Amino acid sequence: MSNNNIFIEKLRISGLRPTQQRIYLCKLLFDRKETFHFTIGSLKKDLLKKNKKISIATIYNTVHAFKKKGYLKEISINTDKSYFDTNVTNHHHFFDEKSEEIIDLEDCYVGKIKISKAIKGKKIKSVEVLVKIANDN
Amino acid sequence: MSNNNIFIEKLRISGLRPTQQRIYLCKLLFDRKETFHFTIGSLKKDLLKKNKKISIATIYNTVHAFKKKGYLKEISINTDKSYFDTNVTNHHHFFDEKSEEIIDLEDCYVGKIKISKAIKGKKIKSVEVLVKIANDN
DNA sequence: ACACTACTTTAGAATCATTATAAAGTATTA
DNA sequence: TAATACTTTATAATGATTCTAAAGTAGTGT
Repeated sequence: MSNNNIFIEKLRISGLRPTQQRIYLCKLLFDRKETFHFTIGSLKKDLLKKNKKISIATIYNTVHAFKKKGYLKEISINTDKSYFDTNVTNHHHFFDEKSEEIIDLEDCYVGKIKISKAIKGKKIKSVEVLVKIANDN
Repeated sequence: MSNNNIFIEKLRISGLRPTQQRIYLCKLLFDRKETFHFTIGSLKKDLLKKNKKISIATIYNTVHAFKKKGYLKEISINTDKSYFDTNVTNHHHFFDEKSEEIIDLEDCYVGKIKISKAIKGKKIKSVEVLVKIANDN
C-alpha cells in the first residue's frame, strides 16, 4: 500500500492519471529488485496468474505510455512480437534467435563504439549493439 | 537471357529448383549495381509495377529460402514488418524510426567492438550495431 | 518423348500481434 | 456535486505472416 503512493506520485508527475490499472501495472513492472524483459503476451499471462483483469487495449496503451515517458524501453529485435525492458539505462543485449532468449549486456562490457560516418541532416540518437548467440555445440 | 543462366546455376547449386518465379525474383533482387533494402510489401509493389504476378505465398517462401541460403539478410529492427537486405556482407545500419529509413553502415566505419562478457553454453554468432538517427533540428 | 516422383506454386483461409472505435466509467477541477 | 477531460473496455478492424491442400512443374529414369 505504501508503495502505491510512490507510483501515484510518479504517474501524476508524468501527466498520467493514477488509475487503478496503471498503479497495478506499475507495481507489477517496477516494484522489483531486478529489471526484466517482457512482451504484451507475457504481461497478460502474469495478470491472469494474479487473477487481475485489465483489458488488452489498456495493457497496450499503458505500456506505450510508460515507454513514451521513458519508464520502459523497447528492445530492437525483429521478432514477431515486441519486447520491452524495464531496464532503461544505456545497455545492449544478447539474443538467442532460436529460443527468443534475451539477456542484458551492460554498457561496460562493450568497448566504446566510434561511428565514423555521418548522415547529412540527421543526428545520432542512440547506438545499440545486438549480439546474437546460439547454443555452443 | 544470358543472365538467367547464372541464376539458374546458382539456384541449382543451392538445391533450389530454378522455377520461373525464383529466376524472376533473382533478377529483380540481384541483377543490380547496388544492393538495397526491401520488405515483402515493397517487393510485391515492384512486381505489380512490372505486371509480374507471383503469389504472395511464393514471395514469402522464396525470400525465406534465399535468406536461408545466405543470399539475403534480415535486418534486426523491430518494425511492424520485416526488412531484408541484398547486402550480405558484414555491416550495420542507421535507422530513422520516424521515416523507417534504413541506411547501410559499412563495417569499416564502426570501430572494432569488443564484447567482454560471455554467456555460458552459448557462442557469439554475430555482433550487429543499430544506430538510430533523427532529423537534425 | 513419357511417366513417375518430389518439389513448387497458388488462392484462400487462418493466425497473431497490434491498433482503432465509440460507448461507458473515472479522476480532476471548480 | 456537476462538468469536463481523460481512461478503460469490448469488440471490430487491420496488416503481416503462415498454413493448407489442390493444381502445376521440374528432374529422373526409362
